[in-house]
Amino acid sequence: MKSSIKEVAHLAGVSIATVSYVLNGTKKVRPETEKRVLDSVRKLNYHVNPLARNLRKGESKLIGFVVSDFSNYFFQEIALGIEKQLAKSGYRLLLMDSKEQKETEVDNIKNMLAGAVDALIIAPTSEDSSFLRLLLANNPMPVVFVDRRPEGYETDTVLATNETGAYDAVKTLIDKGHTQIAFLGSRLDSTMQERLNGYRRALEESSIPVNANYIRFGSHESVSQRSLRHGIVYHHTFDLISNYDITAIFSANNLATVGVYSCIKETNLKVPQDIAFITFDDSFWLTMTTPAIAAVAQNPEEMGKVAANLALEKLLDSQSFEEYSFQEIRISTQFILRGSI
Amino acid sequence: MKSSIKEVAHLAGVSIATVSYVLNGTKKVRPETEKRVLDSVRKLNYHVNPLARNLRKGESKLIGFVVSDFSNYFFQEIALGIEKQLAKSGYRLLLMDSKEQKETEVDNIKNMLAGAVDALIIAPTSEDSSFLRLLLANNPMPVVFVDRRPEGYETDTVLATNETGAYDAVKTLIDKGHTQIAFLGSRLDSTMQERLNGYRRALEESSIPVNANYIRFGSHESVSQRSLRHGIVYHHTFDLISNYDITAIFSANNLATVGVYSCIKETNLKVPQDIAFITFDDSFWLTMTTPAIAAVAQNPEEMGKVAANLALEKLLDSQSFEEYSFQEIRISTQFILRGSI
DNA sequence: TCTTTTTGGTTATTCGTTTAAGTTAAAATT
DNA sequence: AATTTTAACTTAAACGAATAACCAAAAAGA
Repeated sequence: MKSSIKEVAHLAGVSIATVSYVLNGTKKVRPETEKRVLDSVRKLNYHVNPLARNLRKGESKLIGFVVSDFSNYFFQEIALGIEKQLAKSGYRLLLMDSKEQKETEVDNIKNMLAGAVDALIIAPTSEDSSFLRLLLANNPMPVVFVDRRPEGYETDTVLATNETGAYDAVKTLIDKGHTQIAFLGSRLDSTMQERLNGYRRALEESSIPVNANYIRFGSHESVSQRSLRHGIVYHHTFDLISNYDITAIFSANNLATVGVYSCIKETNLKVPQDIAFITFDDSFWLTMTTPAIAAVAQNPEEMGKVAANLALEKLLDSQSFEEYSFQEIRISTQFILRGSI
Repeated sequence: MKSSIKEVAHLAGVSIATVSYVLNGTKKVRPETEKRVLDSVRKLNYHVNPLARNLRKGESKLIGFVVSDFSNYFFQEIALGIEKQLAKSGYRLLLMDSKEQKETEVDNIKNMLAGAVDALIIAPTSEDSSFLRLLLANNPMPVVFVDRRPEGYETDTVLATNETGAYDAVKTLIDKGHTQIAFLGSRLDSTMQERLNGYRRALEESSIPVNANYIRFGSHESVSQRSLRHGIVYHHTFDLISNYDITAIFSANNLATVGVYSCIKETNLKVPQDIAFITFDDSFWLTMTTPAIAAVAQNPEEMGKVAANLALEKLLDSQSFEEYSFQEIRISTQFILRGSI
């Protein structure tokens, strides 16, 4: 069933080179000969073997995406964006999930580096990227980071405007008269730090003291959408609601939101009367709750697209230039007002 | 940077064959020689070129997944399951999204067939698989279908127990006293037909007449999680609520649920007092609504795992047997009682 | 001691392409 | 008519590994 170029050549009565030239249009061939070749191709149902082609050409037309937590819909949307963009350029997506585990991430990256991808997009499990620097050192492949910035490692990165987004959210709460605003995050990484900075700036600009008790994080270990429902964030929320005079909660990402909102629901607090609530990361389900939940929407699909573009761009550039400068691209967030504040 | 086996061999002072034998353990080598080779490997930071290896071995260690709609979280979970299972066996996932478009699906499948994957898992866009049969005819690659059965095409398929699941849901509604139960589906395909059969059986067993007006479907064209919120299903729901005496709605999949529930919310109907509501497909957000929404949970991750297993199994079998029998595996659904009924 | 077996390698072919470098006959130029 | 150019191919050498077939030296058996 799987026919090779050799058999096509034989059937058409030409050399394999001619078949290749016809198929790739890389050299002029007499129309008559071309027809014979094409007919043979059809008759044998021939398809090029990409392995052979890629081996020869030194490329695989494959882009790897090593994702920290593929069970999180935020990253699924990023993957969606990447796939969409790659498809347009004839590249394909090779996906590996690190399941928020560093060792798995290292394995995945090693696999990708050895594994014949032309470029690599990484949504890292943590900001500690010393091991990544080592791994990726003197590696000629374009590498793009998305969602989290690797510390001390110069490379292309696609991030949301975390600081501004958080600032917008908290500012809106303040404008509505809130001063006792809690910050709940799933865990403190570079991205979360930026959101915290936005939170701080909004408070400080309005001369509202920052209360360290109001700032809480979930575990630093592996977390998942599922386990968070009654996880550490849930308990922090419960503590804040029970023992502190907070009137509003800013949940700094979708993982935290699951914990925070589960708690708010179960304690039967009225939103926004008893407690105002706003979250980073939008999703369709935020309109299904009563009331609907206000959000700072990231655009993960766009982030994926941009990351893919960046990777492809570097791929083309790398032919001509050896050294290139690294970009940090920010995808802007969008404030979405809903009934929860 | 990218060193080949040749350079390793040269540095170690042996032939490339020896290097290969050491690396694969395919032949006995003197410990002393082995050490020299391994040292050279380390020194040159050598990694096998999978393209070359695969070309030679005639395999790619890649499994393709052509998914009908990757923006739907149901399929994202399937992908998750597939990836998990493949990772265990040293295979990797190549993902292509058909975006519910037949032409894209055909392109994707062609790409995969030509594209050096060892097996193919397909979540088809529609049940009309005549073109698939053609495409996959006399193709030696294992092909597994998931979520939808291709009509008139014999191959391995992984499906949920759709009939029973729907039956359970509707039976529960009947037991609660409902007789005017609507069936809302996103569109009528083989899977939806099975669910409709379950709905019918439950009604018939309780001698409740099946009212054709109560059975509605969304568009047959491409639909997405997003566009459905105010799409055709929404309008069907509105019509049913306004002009018919229904007391309960069974939403037959997650896409329909978005439309149905959006409508219920916006018309300010009390659930379950005014209208009881239950849906096929579970998701964490169903517990975030007020009240929480009862569901017939599929296990998409498990479906993905099983599909991956099936593909890998056939892959190994195909070495020894030329002809094998096709399996249809059903993953059982689970009824989850929540406040909406 | 002479033959046989085992050990530890090497050589050479193959996988299916692409492509640089040749080749030959026809067309164009002088 | 002799020479150069062009068109249309073909030949052969990669790409990087795996592996069957071969070989020399050492070990074992007789």
